[in-house]
Amino acid sequence: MAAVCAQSVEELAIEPPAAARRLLGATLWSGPVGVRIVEVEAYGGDPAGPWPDPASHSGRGRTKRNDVMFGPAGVLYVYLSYGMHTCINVTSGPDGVASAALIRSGEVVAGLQTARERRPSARSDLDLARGPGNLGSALGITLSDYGTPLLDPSSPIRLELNSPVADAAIATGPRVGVSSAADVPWRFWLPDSRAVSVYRRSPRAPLPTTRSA
DNA sequence: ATCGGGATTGGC
DNA sequence: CCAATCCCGATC
Repeated sequence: MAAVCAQSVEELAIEPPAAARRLLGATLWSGPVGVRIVEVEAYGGDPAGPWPDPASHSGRGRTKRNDVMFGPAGVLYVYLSYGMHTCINVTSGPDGVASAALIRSGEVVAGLQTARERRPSARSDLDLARGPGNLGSALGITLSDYGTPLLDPSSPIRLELNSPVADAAIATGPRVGVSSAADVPWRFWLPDSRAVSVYRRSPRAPLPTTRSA
């Protein structure tokens, strides 16, 4: 049993973009609701670490909020966005190094009825877990779920890794809404899914870099 | 103790 | 385009 968990942790104890890609196609479970992950973003850590990332919540060092990002991989990092939305991350990288993947969008593959009850304003089933705030709602996640081990079979919130998706089947682009490092292409999604959210650049971000010589 | 900014969303 | 809403990090 412990060997199975350890093996899964190993799969996510890697650099942020690789870990984020690995999460595509995985299923996130919360009670009866299962969501197939179709859109993710990679986030690194502080300047002293191997993956400095000013856009990351851990980009300026360890705090109470980002503490779990510095721990082992496969743990739930939840934060409150704009005072009302709970957004979900899966921690990545080796223990002691900060990084995580924001789960941006997914398709509800189980527990449709419960998901609909949790997201009464959703106009279609495709919108149930589209966008990080909506995905958090569909799964019924709250701040009290912070630090939940996702690879523990007895956990109320579980991550079920499936076969890795080939890189050729993954689309890449800048992360949504970040005001710094706005051109770093650390957003990954499955282009065949209609549940992927729309890209929006932060109004506070500097103008996009062009590749003109 | 207080101040201000968001890894967003949905409605106008 | 813009308000809603509140936790948390930074600063005094």
